[in-house]
Amino acid sequence: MERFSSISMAVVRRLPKYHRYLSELKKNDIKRVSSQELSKITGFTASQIRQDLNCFGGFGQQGYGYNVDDLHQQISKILGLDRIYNTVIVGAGNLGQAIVNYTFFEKNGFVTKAIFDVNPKLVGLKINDIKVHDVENLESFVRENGIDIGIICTPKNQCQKVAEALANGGVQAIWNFAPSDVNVPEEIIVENVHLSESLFTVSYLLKEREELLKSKKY
Amino acid sequence: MERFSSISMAVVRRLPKYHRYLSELKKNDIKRVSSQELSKITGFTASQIRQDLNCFGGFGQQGYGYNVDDLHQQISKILGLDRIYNTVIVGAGNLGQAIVNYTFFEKNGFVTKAIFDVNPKLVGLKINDIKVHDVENLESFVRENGIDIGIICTPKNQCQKVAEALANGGVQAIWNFAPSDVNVPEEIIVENVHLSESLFTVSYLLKEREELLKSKKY
DNA sequence: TAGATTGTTAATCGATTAACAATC
DNA sequence: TAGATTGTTAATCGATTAACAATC
Repeated sequence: MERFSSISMAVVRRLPKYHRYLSELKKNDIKRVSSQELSKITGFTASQIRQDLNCFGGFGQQGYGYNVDDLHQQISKILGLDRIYNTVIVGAGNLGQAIVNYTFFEKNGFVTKAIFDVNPKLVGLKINDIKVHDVENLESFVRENGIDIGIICTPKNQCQKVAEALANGGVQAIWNFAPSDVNVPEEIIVENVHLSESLFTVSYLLKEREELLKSKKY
Repeated sequence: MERFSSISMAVVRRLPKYHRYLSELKKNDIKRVSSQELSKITGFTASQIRQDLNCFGGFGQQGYGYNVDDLHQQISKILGLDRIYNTVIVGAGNLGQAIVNYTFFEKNGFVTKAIFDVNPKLVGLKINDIKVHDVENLESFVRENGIDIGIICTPKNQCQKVAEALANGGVQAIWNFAPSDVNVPEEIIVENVHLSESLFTVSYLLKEREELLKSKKY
């Protein structure tokens, strides 16, 4: 997807981290925080934190720092967590179920409206009180229920077909866990979670580390 | 974790993608590929691809391009996929089960040696032929079985304790799915998969897109 | 007020892209 | 050989860090 905003993805991907750490601070009843303190917690530099936040406005106060509650709320709003998103999960396997059962998403406004699967044995069942539908009806369901986000938890060989159904039904975004890229119109946001890429990175770092240790021996 | 290698993480994180696309090409019986063709497939620039590959050696041939089989094997080796890693999964919930059942990892050398859980009802069961142990025994199991990678699929409130047991047992890397950071000695590789950060990024982009469309109306 | 800390500009650093000579 | 495409250097671009005036 093409983006028109001036905010770089590097900044955008740090926002959820700020949000998470501010939630922690809130939970611990901490009322104010400086960029320096945030730096210690997050591992980002204080300078970067101030730069990032200033992309969206001057949330701080000279000599004081940031009000935790206020900043948390501002970032929630920036992230679009102040509204409801309708989602469907496609693929009722372990991964799909893991997401259905993860209440944190629902608490933050992501409502699962239905689950879809090809397996006729699963169709009609309920998982965490959400009905499993036949994937045949995916496109029409998406269209008729104003689904915003389609979550793909199918095997690789199904994901393109599913993505097309989601796109035709009118989703605005696809969250894809299948280990493959999906091809959809440019205006649809696609976020891939490629677990194997993450694991292979671990593998690379392990090997690198081992070679380093080996070379140190001599 | 601190790194000593000169290869930047930006490059490292592209390697699994190259690996995946080359697997596809191999599967389609394609024997040679140029950086330009790879560019079309991957979306990276041809220049970047050549730069990336040259961090590790001159795998190509002027006037010809790259031999797909050869390059695939080279990258496998660079990623450390030419050896076996012993892993344990901690947390036998849906996510843990999803990973156990995902044969792709096993095929690439990541062998699940055991699953751990706190729930006494699960202890002793087998999931995909792998025994579920009591999390009490995690540290000693890791030590006695030469576990390389610990995979954390527990809720947030358990993950630090689990990470410490893994670290004390002697794992070299932790793959963490809990929505929280873990604190372990610097020499241990930690790779986080924070799903909510990924979803919140989607949410941000949705909101951005909506605001853009709104502003275009006027 | 004095001290602290932001918001913001300028400097630096690193990553990506462009260009092209080398060479298959 | 001529054409194609790499490997590699140099140029550009973007992101991070440093510095400090503004100001609470």
